[in-house]
Amino acid sequence: MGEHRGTPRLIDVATASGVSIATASRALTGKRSVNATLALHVQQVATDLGYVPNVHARSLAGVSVATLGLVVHEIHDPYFSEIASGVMRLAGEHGRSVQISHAERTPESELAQVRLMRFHRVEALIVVGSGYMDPRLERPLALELSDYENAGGRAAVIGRHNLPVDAVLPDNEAAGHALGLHLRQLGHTSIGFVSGPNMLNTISDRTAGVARALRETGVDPAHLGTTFGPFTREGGVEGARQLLARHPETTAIVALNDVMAVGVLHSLRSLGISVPSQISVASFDDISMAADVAPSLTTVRIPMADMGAQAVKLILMPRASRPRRKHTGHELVVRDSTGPVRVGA
Amino acid sequence: MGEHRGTPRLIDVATASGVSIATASRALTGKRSVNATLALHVQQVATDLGYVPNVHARSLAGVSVATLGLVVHEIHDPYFSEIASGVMRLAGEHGRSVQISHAERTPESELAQVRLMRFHRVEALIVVGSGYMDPRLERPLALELSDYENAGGRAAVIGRHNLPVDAVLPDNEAAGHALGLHLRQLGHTSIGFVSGPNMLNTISDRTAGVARALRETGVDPAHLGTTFGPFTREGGVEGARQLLARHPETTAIVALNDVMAVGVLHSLRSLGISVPSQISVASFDDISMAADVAPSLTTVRIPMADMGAQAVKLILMPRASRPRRKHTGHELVVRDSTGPVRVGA
DNA sequence: GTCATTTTTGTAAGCGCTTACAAAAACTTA
DNA sequence: TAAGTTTTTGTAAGCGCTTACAAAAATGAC
Repeated sequence: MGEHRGTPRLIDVATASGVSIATASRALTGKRSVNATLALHVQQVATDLGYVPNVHARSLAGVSVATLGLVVHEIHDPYFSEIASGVMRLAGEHGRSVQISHAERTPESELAQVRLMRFHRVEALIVVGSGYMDPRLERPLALELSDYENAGGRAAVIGRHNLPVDAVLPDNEAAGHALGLHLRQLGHTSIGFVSGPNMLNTISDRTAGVARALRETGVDPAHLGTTFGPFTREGGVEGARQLLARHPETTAIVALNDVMAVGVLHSLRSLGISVPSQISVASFDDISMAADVAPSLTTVRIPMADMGAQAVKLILMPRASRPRRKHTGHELVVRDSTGPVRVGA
Repeated sequence: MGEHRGTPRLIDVATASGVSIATASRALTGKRSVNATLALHVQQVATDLGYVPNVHARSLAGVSVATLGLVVHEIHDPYFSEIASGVMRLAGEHGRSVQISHAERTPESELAQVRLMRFHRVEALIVVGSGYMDPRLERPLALELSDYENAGGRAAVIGRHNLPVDAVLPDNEAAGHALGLHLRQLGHTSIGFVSGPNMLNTISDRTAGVARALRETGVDPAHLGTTFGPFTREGGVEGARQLLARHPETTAIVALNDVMAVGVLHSLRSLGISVPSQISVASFDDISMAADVAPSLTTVRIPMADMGAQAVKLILMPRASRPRRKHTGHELVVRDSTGPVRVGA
């Protein structure tokens, strides 16, 4: 009959219920101006027909679609999936759906994903992941995000400063400081770093915090060992191996995030080194498995899910005259992977 | 000048480059029928103007938007995030973006999410997560998915049978069987289950597999202890506690997934019970942290990322005359959490 | 019962884009 | 050079929906 091509359209609902398309539209979008019983009837017909409104048509016609874009580096990484979880929870509470995309940890792909989100006309956009030390790498994204906001979008970033939009910032430097002090209190002086990609802000901030703590407690951080690798478990495995090869005197290892620390623990185990009696290991994030690895990880908790939720709050507010910065707290969580420096070391 | 409201439209690009809107459209979508230099010029102008095509308009005009919908129960759960990771990888390779949504582990919310995806006119849809034992709970989703496919969409499910669409099915029964045999080979007879929600197919399949192995090896699974709780770490913690209170003779615990097993390990540790010398623990999935908890988990590997990729392959193919079923393999991974039954037990 | 108000409904104009079809321009060929 | 081809460009008709505006119906006041 009024069929067209599978999916029924609004006009089909209208015809079937004997009203005009305008009335049908109003009945289905809950406009009060429609006679109550008629509205009910139309809704019934729509259900019977299996009518599903077309968002694209709606959005074209001027109704903003409630979709948030979320660009993460790797959804499988607990850091990102915990943030994503927080984003989705709050987005859901506000009736928004979330479109997620992978950025594969490269500035180019990150930019491409943001473009894609703009292309999809998402209502607002959250970009998660460390910024880059080199301003040249930040430039294109900064431009893209400004463009986006100038065109009426809302954007926020999580975990990166220097971008001209609202930001939720983990307290990386302070977290590093807390971790550094903890290790110093345990008497460590030969501290090595198993670090992620050199050019990331997250890395430099966390490292700077630890270094400050060391300097404050009389240790010169200048010639401590550091290895750089990918921000993954394997990066941690390899990093620990290299670090110990070059600095066998190490009594404590700071991994730049928990995922790497898990790799470090694995490496030490396979080298027959016991933690923490021979070497202490500490890291950042407090991902949910941090308490369950062996030994359980001493780490600085960064409230990931919260950060996601905060970011959603920010983008749901109108743009401020200047970018907002929300700093999150941090909390040193001491578990079993750190202990006093071994006697005689 | 030709400005309208922030975002430049195609017509603005056309005007600015002195061509008709049709030519501009063709130039930007790479239609060969446009003079090469002209096309370049238009593209240049588009870039200068910061033109971003509007997907909604495009899609309305008949170009299908390359978006896949993915409905998972909880993105933060490694089982789902590994699947999601596989989906996104393959989707990316095929130029698709992925829209993910949470379903909070209830049939109602699952249905609502699928509706939302239809509403968004996603090109294809993947629903992940165990089905329900009670057919009445499956009914609405089955209808919704059929409707969707009849309306021209493509749908697939991961990890649930009985739905009238393509499916990627982990070998849950066989996996359970392998695990059961393993425990029997180690001599266990007092085996307890720390199980997830009772009404899930995943649960019953896995349990059935274990039970079959026990029967085959002369153990009657009828009066073994079982506790039911949520599919989370906390569910595992609580489950182990209850199980041991009721069945102190237990020498091996089968957790219905790794996440719960992690909770079980935690419980045992806090009860001062050593694994595996006093009690063995085994589970399913082989999430990436399974190797890193203490002790490392004996588990049956289900290739999650692969399953995600498989599902994408399926929905990118045209619908078959009857729903396809892809069975994935499984692999028993023996690690440190299982050992021979203790002497004298 | 009449006229002014208010409520309900319908008509039609877009939203920004693609594309069928027609027209124009650029080549070929004889 | 004219006629026939081929390539390039433009015009205009939707895609499915919302909503301003106008018309019609219902209500109320007198």
